[in-house]
Amino acid sequence: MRLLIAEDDKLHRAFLKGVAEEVLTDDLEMVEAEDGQVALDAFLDAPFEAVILDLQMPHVTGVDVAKRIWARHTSTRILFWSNYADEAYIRGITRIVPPEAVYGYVLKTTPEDRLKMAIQGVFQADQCVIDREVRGVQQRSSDRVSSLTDLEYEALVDLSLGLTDKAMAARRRVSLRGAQSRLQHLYQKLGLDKSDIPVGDWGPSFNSRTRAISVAISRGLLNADALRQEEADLQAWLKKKI
Amino acid sequence: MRLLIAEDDKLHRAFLKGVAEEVLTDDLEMVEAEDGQVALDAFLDAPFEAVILDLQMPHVTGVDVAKRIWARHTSTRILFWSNYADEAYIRGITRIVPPEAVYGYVLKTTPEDRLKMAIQGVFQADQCVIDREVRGVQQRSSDRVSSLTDLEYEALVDLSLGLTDKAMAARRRVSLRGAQSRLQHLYQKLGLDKSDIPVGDWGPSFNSRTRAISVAISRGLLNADALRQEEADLQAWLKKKI
DNA sequence: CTAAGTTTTGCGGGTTCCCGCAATTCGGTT
DNA sequence: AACCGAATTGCGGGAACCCGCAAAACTTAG
Repeated sequence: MRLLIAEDDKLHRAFLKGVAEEVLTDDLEMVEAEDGQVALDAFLDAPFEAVILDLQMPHVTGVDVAKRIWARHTSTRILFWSNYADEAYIRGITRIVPPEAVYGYVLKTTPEDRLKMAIQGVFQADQCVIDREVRGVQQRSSDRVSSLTDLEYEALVDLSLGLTDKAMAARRRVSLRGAQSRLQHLYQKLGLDKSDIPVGDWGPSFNSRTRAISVAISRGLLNADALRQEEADLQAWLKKKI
Repeated sequence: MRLLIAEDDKLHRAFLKGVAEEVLTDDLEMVEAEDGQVALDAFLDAPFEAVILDLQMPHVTGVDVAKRIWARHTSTRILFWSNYADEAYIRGITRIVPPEAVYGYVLKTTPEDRLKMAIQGVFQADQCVIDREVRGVQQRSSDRVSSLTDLEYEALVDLSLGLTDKAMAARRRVSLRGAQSRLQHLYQKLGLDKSDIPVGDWGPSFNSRTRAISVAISRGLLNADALRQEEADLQAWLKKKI
């Protein structure tokens, strides 16, 4: 079996290598990459059947890598291995996983034996193995009432990038009122109306626009990685627009 | 020598322990903590002369721990050990380090030999050892023109928490116009005026208020940890205010 | 085809925000 | 004492934002 390990932290990479060697006894060809780009290069050079991906890597994130890999071979089994169970990541992944693909999601904090079981499950038994903590977030993020729709998420992104209503309207090709309407739905979904406790005499405490970003970030709906990614997309769009 | 290691990641903790044992040959008493709170408890139980602190830990961050430690013993030498060189961390640390204290700041990505040198430098030679990458950020964050003053930083925090101008004014005990004025300075410092390229006919692209948060986050001036911390402070203030 | 649900749009007005101008205060300096 | 830079405050106007109401457009089943 050919296994690709993409992880920027030296220690974790070595650890993964050790565990994989221990669990996957049959003849194993392993390649390590300390960056998303070199992982992709290695894969395009000669495909792998199994991949372990860290999600947070500089430049090219794990989600990007997975997307490109699955675009070519949906049969490749991928085990995601991440620090956090941020909704930003979960959303990114569930958007790109092909219906028939096999994958796993394990947090770095889980004990070693569960990691071993995940490796076996995904790479040998063709099962999807997802940590309980992650599963909880995933559940919530596919729930009709508490989760954001794609449109609302788009609005959140534009908002967090600092765009004006007008700019959002232009970017998403809707009217000004349309953009504002999406924002309104977003505010509602994030529960901004309830949390606003007007204390004393100085009226409403929170500005919906900025408060939305605040709760989105502390909920892990958005993180610095995702923001940088979206910023790049925005710049690309701006350039094309000129 | 008594050494306390606070780090939530198992692998990194074990690694640190190994390196420390190797470098500090004289008789060594080591205690490990996987959380800021237990680290603090251990320290209050019996002080340490040397501490290695991860900055990002759940609940009680490394900066918090350092603050409490130095409040009791300024002679304790602390080595910070972190994933990122975010200005949010740097600022947090430089605010609390006593003038005579000895400390170090090493990134997790630096090679092992440099970590060893840092451990020796800080714990045995009483030198301050700071990684080059970190030093760069530190420089910038104490520069008069590009860095934020404390007032501007306060404004950034309030802004990112989602407060209105009025609420900021109440919290910081200034007039409404005063709060707005601080915001204005903040916007200027973040360079929001220059980056606003009005493209085509749909006018200004960016909303200063939200754009400020965006650039602050992507610059690492603010991160999710710091935000959660400040959110707690805000809630405490709100409670007291009622 | 119809019905229910979601999304978009226009209108309107009340609020908040952004910021230039000018006056004032408050350390710290020469 | 005179001065300077930084911070604060009031005023005022133009722009942006928030949102309720109601009508259209579009989607998705039954």
